[in-house]
Amino acid sequence: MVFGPILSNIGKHVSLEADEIAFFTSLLQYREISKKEFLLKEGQLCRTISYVETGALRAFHLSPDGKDSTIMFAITDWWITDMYCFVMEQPAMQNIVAIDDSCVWQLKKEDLERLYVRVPKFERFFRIIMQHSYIREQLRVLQNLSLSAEERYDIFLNKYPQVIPYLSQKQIASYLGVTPEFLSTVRRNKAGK
Amino acid sequence: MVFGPILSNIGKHVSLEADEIAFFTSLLQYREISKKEFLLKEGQLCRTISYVETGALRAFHLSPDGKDSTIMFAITDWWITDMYCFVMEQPAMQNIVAIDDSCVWQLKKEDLERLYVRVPKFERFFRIIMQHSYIREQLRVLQNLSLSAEERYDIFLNKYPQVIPYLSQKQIASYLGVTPEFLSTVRRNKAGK
DNA sequence: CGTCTATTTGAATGTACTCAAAAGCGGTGG
DNA sequence: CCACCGCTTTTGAGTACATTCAAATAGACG
Repeated sequence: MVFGPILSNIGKHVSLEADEIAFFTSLLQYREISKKEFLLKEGQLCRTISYVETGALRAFHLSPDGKDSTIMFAITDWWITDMYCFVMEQPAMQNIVAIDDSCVWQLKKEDLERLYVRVPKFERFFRIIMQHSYIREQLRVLQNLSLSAEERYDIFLNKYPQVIPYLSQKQIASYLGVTPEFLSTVRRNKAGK
Repeated sequence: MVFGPILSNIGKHVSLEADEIAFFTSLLQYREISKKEFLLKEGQLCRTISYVETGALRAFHLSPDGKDSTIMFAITDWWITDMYCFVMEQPAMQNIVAIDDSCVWQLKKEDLERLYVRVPKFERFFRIIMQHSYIREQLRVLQNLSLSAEERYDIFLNKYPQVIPYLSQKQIASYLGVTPEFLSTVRRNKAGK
């Protein structure tokens, strides 16, 4: 059943009736993205939210001086969008790129709004998803404020082991907020322990 | 009308009927907190979410080595809780303290769950609140990754001007993730510009 | 195989921290 | 009302963490 993974993701938090499933799935658009292809580029409008069925994506921001900062990674069974742009209907601050061949289900903003009205369980579902996202980001802020690069690196490895296989050290460095060169010396120092 | 401020806060995102208002307000508990008093201490369970009617609060974390990191400030018309602890029912990682005499309306977790069931509009309301909180934290992560302390300081001053009157530089430093001494030299350098 | 990018290494630099001391400021009690 | 106490802020010297730049090495991919 093609909708299996996304429905089971939603089933973690709400139970849908057959007609609700039918309506929901009728709104979904399937999309395949090959490695290095962009789902969103800075400056565009971000009209969709995506559920990652397989593969891996990276959301990042480029500073005017060219510095690359990774906002999040999303692998199988995660949701991803530029939430600011999606909600506020402003030009995107983020780029979203596939870091491996990926398959996603996309939901357009206007369809999501219709879905909220017709199936209020989705308000609950996304309330819970947003709550978890908020908690996750708040924890990351706290770690960025209070921990050293080495500690953040250790935590990242332990917290997201499924993501590591997709990532270069450069990308991990960009997530941690350090240069690739410095992450390299952090690893060298750790190895000597 | 005592419930005016909190109802108008909710009215920004959903419209309530008279009976819904009656049920909602019956769940609220009023609480006055004097300056320096704690609403939550690390290690406790965080059973409530609070709407700040007047005053100002600060949520912070203390590292084992004593380092103070400010997670958020909340002033009039903001909501605050240790969301991780509130949702996961784990011991709090945060302290929440009044930085001015404050009045809050508190909602217990079990009452909020009842409210979600009886008045699903509150799922929508908190979905929107959580969405905004997520966006805010994600932006803060990005700024911590990509900007210098001076840039973060400027942005903070511009973004939360209403909060500044309540804050010492030490508290601002703790929010920015720098030492008070360093914030002082940042300010000195800016003054010379 | 060759090219392109990632990773490592090292030297020089810069940003932010620690520690210590002085100055400023606010609140409290005599 | 003023003096004192405690806390915040400033300042400076020395240090540590992280960056920049450059070059060498290693890996990935067509």
